[in-house]
Amino acid sequence: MTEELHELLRIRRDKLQQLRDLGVEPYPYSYKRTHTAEAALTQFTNSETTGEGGTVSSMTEPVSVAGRIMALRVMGKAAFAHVQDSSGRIQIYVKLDAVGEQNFAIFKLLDIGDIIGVNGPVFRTHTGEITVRADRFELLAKSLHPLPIVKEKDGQQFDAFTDKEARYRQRYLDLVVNPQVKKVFETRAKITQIVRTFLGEWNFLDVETPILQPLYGGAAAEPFVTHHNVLERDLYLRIADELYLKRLIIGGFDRVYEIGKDFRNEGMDRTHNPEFTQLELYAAYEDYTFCMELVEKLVGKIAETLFGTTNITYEGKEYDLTPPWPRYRFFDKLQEATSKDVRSMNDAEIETECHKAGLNPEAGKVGRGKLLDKLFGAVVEPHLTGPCYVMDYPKELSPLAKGHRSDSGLVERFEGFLAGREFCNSFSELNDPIDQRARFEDQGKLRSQGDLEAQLLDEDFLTALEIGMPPTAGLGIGIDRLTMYFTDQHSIRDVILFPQMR
RNA sequence: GAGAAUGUAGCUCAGCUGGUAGAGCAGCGGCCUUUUAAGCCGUUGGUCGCGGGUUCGAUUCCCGCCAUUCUCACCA
Repeated sequence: MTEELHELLRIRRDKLQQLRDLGVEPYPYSYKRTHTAEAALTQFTNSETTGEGGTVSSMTEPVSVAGRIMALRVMGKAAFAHVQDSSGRIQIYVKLDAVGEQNFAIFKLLDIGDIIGVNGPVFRTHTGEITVRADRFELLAKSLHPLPIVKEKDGQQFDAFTDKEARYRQRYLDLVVNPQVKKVFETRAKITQIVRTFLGEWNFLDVETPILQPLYGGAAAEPFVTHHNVLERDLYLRIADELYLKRLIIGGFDRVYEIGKDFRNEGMDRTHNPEFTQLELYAAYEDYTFCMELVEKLVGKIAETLFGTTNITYEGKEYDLTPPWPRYRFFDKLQEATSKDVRSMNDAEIETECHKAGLNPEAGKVGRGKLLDKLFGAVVEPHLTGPCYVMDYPKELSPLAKGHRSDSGLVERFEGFLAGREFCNSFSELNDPIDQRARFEDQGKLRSQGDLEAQLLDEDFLTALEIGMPPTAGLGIGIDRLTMYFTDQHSIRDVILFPQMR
């Protein structure tokens, strides 16, 4: 410590020393808890009986609770505090004649933010709050930083910790101080749990594929590049799992899924973080209609498990997730929105439509597929509010999707939309190796025209396809976006514990 | 990438038309053995994002930079 410490920090370090001088070890090894805050509260409530002489508790056994001091009210010879653990908060009451003079002096050296264990019987105070009366308490970790204090009365918050930058950068403080934030991440964990259970029941195998890849593929995006020193070559952080999961289908696993991070070297905004979590799954002997059924059932299941209903509220609007969801065709929707037969237009005409929609696609730089996609994004997507599917996309957009069985210009692909935003993507997977090679070659042409997101030719993947892949349905779901819906969060940063910051 | 807004104490914020800063909470000291936004009395704490400029004098006006937030664009 060469620098002078800030006053508030200095005071805490002084207290730390004083505690040590009093023989208190501020960082002991463990603490035996008997109850969480929540368990102590409910057990006490359940033990209360109303009889002669008013309400009586039959809970006489002392409890041990532990957590962080979040509020502290010290009086001359007694003190109240609120202790917070992962289940919630419980009040504790420390009084001089119960703990003794020495211990009370020690208690006075404690601060908001310190972690303590408290042992004693539970009772109700005059004001009615269920409280642990401390026979003993133990410092479990001294906190050396002041905590942003959030006080609350009648649901109104005071001195909230609201600075978004500070909350994201110091998520640990955010979590300590803002209980709603913790809830979001608990819900997120429940969602992935439900997904795994659901997919397990559907006989999907949970697998892991490489994040460090010698060649990236499976999506249209720019990658992050890194370098392996010993191999002396560049590696890429995956932008998708697709090509590896398909190799597993070829290998003979009939149904596989992976929930993992993808990385895309692109812009960030409220729906994009450079690293994000995707669920990808592949099912042999199925086509994209299988995935449509799967998605609506899975999403409905999540809603039911979380809320007991398939109606959810997102950003003030209600959505009914009950399956089945309406299915719209890509070009039907475009025609509806523009009142024109977009499909029979040439590239220049589509570009004109884009300009009308306020878009400026770079002429010649992007192919027909991208033009259509941009136009769709501008004129159709915002209106796709309720849960629905858009299906049968133009071939140019989807180099890994199988051609449509009854319309050669299209592929069997769908995207799922909710609240005007895409959250999943699926197709009947292309398993004709010769067609796949041709598609990669088309991508190569786009790439040489300057489309950095066009996909690379993966020779080994083509070899795998040549070995033979059964007809297969594939699906990707953005777990972050899904979580946004179910936690009613407006920004992806609010569903990622440590979002990317500049 | 563009636009708008913001950056003052640990947290949340005031600071009008320029005179080197305030509040509440937290902290510190005192009183207080059922408080709960505890209370009462006292009190500490700030290179006012950074760098220039104008001015006798800048937190305040001007320019630049940095960062953040929001919106738009980009992004399957």
